[in-house]
Amino acid sequence: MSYSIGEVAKIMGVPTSTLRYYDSMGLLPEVRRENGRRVFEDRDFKWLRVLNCMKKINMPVSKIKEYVELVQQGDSTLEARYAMILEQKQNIEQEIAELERCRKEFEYKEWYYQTAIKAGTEKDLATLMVDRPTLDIDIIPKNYKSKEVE
Amino acid sequence: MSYSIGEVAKIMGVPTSTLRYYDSMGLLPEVRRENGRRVFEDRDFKWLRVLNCMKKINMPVSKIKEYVELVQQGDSTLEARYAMILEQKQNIEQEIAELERCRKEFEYKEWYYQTAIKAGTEKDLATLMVDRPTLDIDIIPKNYKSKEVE
DNA sequence: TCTTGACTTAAAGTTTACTTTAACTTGTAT
DNA sequence: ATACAAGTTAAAGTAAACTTTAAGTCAAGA
Repeated sequence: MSYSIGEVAKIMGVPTSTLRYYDSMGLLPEVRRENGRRVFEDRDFKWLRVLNCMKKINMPVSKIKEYVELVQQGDSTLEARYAMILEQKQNIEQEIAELERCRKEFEYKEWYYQTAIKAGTEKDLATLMVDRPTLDIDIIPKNYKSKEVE
Repeated sequence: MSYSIGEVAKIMGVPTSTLRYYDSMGLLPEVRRENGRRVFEDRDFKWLRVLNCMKKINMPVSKIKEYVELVQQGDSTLEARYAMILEQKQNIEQEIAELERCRKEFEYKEWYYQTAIKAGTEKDLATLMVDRPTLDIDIIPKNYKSKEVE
């Protein structure tokens, strides 16, 4: 099965201009041409899905391109690619951990506003420090080094 | 305890210019001045932590400013603020779910390269479709509507 | 007193990732 | 045949979030 750029754009939920941009940046080297038109295959969706993941963790286009170039060079770059993937996996896990902390923060806020709305005001809440979900994040990060230490 | 902009920058791990930028965008309305210098208090760290969370989910500065303005208006905006927090909480949960899917993708890639490196080549792997961790993501998203459907 | 470091501002510059435009080609339907 | 929809390119434009620059203020230490 093959697809035009417009079909791929619709399937992936992105404008065609984005796909052309990726292509122009060397991110879609496998896409062949027919009468000048780009022709996408099923396997290209696999790569687009990986590409999406790389974008999700804010991997810059330039770095994704590096990966693509390694792929192009074949088996001799397997280790280098493996290293990149491991690094990105770490990044994604760290990102998930940070987002989990943020989720806690918003859960606290949710409780805060529910309580404030019930009371009709947040005045009392500001000083009230009991009966609330635990917020196990320090106000000042633990890794902070004060001036006299350095 | 009060802090200069430089101290806050060091604690939060951002350049002072970023904090000045946030201030210029109206994101730090509580920070008072002494001889023209910004003076941060402990409570400002609480807000900076929330601000970080909002940034983490790519909430635009303009929308964070909206939230700040609601806070400034007091109790009459409690419901509106609660709604914003709920929306952001949803966003963050969706984002975590997407990142989990990406983590799976990278876990598959990890297995892929481990296997390829052992074999010395990825040639065979391309067609080999047994003995591999399940990748439960479709190549073409299920929600895709083909042309004749619309 | 003078220098130094940390602060201040407004304004211009930078980066990244697209998006838009303009001019053109091609395949399909009437 | 002709029009239309969808594709093509190179180049210019955009948006957001900072970052840098330039010119100045201020307090503290030598």
